[in-house]
Amino acid sequence: MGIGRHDLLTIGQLAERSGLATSALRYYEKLGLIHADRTTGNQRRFARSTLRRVAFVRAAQQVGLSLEEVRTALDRLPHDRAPSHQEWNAVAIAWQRRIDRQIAELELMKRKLTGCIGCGCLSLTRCALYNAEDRAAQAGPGARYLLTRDPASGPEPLPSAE
Amino acid sequence: MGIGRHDLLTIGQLAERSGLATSALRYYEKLGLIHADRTTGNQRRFARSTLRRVAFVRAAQQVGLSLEEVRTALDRLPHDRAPSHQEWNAVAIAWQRRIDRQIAELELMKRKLTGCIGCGCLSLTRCALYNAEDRAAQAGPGARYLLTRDPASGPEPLPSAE
DNA sequence: GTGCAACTTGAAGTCGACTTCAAGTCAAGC
DNA sequence: GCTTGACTTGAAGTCGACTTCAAGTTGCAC
Repeated sequence: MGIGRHDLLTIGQLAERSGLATSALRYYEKLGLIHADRTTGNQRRFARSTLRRVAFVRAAQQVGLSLEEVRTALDRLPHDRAPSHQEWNAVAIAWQRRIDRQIAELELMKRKLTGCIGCGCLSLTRCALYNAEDRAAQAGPGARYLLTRDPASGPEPLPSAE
Repeated sequence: MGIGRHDLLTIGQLAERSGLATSALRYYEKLGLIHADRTTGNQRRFARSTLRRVAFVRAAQQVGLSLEEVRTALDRLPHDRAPSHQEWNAVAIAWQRRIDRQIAELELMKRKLTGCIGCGCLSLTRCALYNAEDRAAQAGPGARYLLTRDPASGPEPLPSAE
């Protein structure tokens, strides 16, 4: 089980195995999300571990991160070899926290909607969904935290029949 | 409590109360997401119920819908008056299902990651995160369902120590 | 050693979701 | 009735995340 040339992937192979276009991979490389060594003829050769990084990038985008944010997150991992168990765990755990936050946000949104369904949502003065936005405006121009918890006030009371 | 001119909002008022820029609201109107009547002098006047629609649009974007998708969803609501309880409920419930799907997807992603942390994730042949992507590639070029359940196979087994 | 698919680069194009600009019109308080 | 801030339009600009293009180079199977 020596280290043969199968340990390095051409950009075409990486594209095929990751499901991404080669143009996207070149773009990711330019952004510093992935790294490639070069052959003497200047062609890219990717380490196999790049597949994991790419999977990570796609997953992160799914959760709503920009590529810039992903880059920051991935900076904790070595760019040219497989990460150690420890390195990977650190990133994975941070990552789980991010997912948890996202889930919490969605659940908050859902709860608000549940309140709207059950209660007099049609009354504009009581609809939590509506009010969430309306209060956002009070916070000043450009306030755009949407249905997120209002940073300026404690946890929101659930909307209820009254 | 008669119907006075306070029942209509100028674009500036709508912007202030929704937290969006007037340019965004004009853009939404162009896309058919919201509707405005016009004064004799051609200025927009929005019904108060537009605030709810706008809140909805922002919430939908948060969950990852494009404005085009939002438009389709909102087409079930009347554009120029407050929706009836029934109309609103129908949309809200469909909406909750969408949120549930999104949450389920995130939880799947998290479970995969949990497996990665506990197990030999560094083995490329066993990492669920990695394999999810890799299998996507097998499905043909352009397959991009990311960490979603593979449509071609049943529910995925959880990654485990073995 | 040659042929051809796969690679290289930089520049330009695209798409969604807006924002900014310019030049002009409206509404309402004094 | 005038002033001034809020409004109107269409066109162009921006940003992130890519894709497409053109023109040239490399790697490898035969």
